[in-house]
Amino acid sequence: MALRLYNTLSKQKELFEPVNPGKVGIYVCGPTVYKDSHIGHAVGPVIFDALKKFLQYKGYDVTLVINITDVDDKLIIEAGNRGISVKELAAEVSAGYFDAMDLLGVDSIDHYPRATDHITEIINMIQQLAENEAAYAVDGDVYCDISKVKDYGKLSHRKSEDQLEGSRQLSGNEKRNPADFALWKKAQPDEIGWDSPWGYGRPGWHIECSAMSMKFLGETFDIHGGGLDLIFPHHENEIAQSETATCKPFAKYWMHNGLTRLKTKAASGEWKAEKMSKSLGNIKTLKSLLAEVSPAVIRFFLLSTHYRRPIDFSEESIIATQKGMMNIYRTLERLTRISKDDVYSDLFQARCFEQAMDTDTDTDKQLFEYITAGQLRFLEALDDDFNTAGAISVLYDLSSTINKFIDDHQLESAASDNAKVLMLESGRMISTLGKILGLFTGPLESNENSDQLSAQLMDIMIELRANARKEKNFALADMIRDRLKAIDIVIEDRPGSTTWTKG
RNA sequence: GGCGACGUGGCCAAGUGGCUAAGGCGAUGGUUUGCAAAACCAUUAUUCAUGGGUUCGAGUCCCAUCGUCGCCUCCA
Repeated sequence: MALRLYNTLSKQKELFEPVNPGKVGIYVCGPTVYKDSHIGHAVGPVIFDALKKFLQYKGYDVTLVINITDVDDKLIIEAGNRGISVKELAAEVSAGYFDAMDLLGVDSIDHYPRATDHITEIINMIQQLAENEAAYAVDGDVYCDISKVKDYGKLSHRKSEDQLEGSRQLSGNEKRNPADFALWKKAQPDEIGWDSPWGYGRPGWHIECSAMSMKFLGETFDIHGGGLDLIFPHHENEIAQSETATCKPFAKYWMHNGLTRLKTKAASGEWKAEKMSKSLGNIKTLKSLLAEVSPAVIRFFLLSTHYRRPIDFSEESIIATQKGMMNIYRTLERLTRISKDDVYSDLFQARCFEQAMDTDTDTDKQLFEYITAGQLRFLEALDDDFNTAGAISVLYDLSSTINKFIDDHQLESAASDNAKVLMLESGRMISTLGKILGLFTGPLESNENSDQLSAQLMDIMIELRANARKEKNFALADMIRDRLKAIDIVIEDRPGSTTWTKG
């Protein structure tokens, strides 16, 4: 099985072959930390964290880097407005970002480099560009001369001369070419800045990504990712300055995720979806969302759409996703309940799974075949341009197949036998596959029964209700159930037992 | 004005040349249940924005039209 990825450079799916066999370097553009992050900022990290896990599953040694841009005009303005330093602002906003990443299960990032920690590398790179005669200084500012850049526009597939009409007039008229971009910006003495060969100033927008990606991943590396909106000018300029500085190819594969849109209902009743962006102000911050919805649901939601498509965010779709995801969790918990074993632990070796087939009845064989075919379908979907949506649909299939198996064999009430082992191993296939994407890694916290006192009280309630049912006092039994439901506790009667969940 | 993406059932969403168009949410009926819940079963797109074309064959390729969104300016 071979992974194919869509490469923005070639506009088609390409066979993935790392620059150095067995090793993969991934760089993803992270946030500019001047305001709280919104849901869109979670898309890249979640996708590339999942991609890294998948590549690791395939045996690659993966290094994943996400940068933090902590100095730029917007930070300076925002910090000024709030009367704090740029450093303080960046520290505050990035702390919130890291918290969110943590909650979302984005745990595979090897480095979160900050631009301000790499001023030396940035200055060195600008000097390299100057030596190659692709950079020029004008009164303390330094620009990249795109006329010296080979193949400028190869990523965004556009010619700069076509762009002028209808676009906003660019300010810096001291530039030789309107499309030249700043590598270094002159700063006022009271602003944040660093000394450089061109005077006191700060880095331009694109240069930090070039400098930092090369530092951690080498001059040529495998995958560069980010949102679609970064293709031009950010990534185009990264390529321009990087390749002109090193005279070597920069990133081999460019992966761009679709943008998150906020779906809202207008007064007229029409649905409307708009890109979520800090400048438009139609933001749902990660912080507020994570307070309302389980982070596991958000991760599942983001991976339920193919990464290149836009995600229309609405409360309805989150709720629908949550319900679907809970169905799978419910199956996994059902297996735990029946088997009294850990369904989230790793799948036994394939041989073990096959041993469960010893009885070799038809339905057992069918389940076994369906589960192993599902594994293949799951992995094939991911191999096809990392189609997480297709892969996740397999988990639903496996879940309902296992439920059907349990019903057919009446495993809920039957004594332990071979079928239960097969059932448990099948469930482990769901969590094993899920884990490749960072999903279904363990029981949902909300399903952990709260404190000990509540658990003991609930035991009493359930016992009282069981007695009432035994005496056919259904009015009392139903009253207990209804009253509990009113405080969000759901009672479910099963063969031989009654369970409760706080919902 | 230039460049690009997208338009699949009530909603979300896979599928990009070939059996009867995945899957989820929702809905309806059924099995089960004391009644529920959960689970399972059945039904829910003769059709993939529209109109042409290529092909033995198209949701899938080409052209046009309409619509939505994005980039060209800070943006994940």
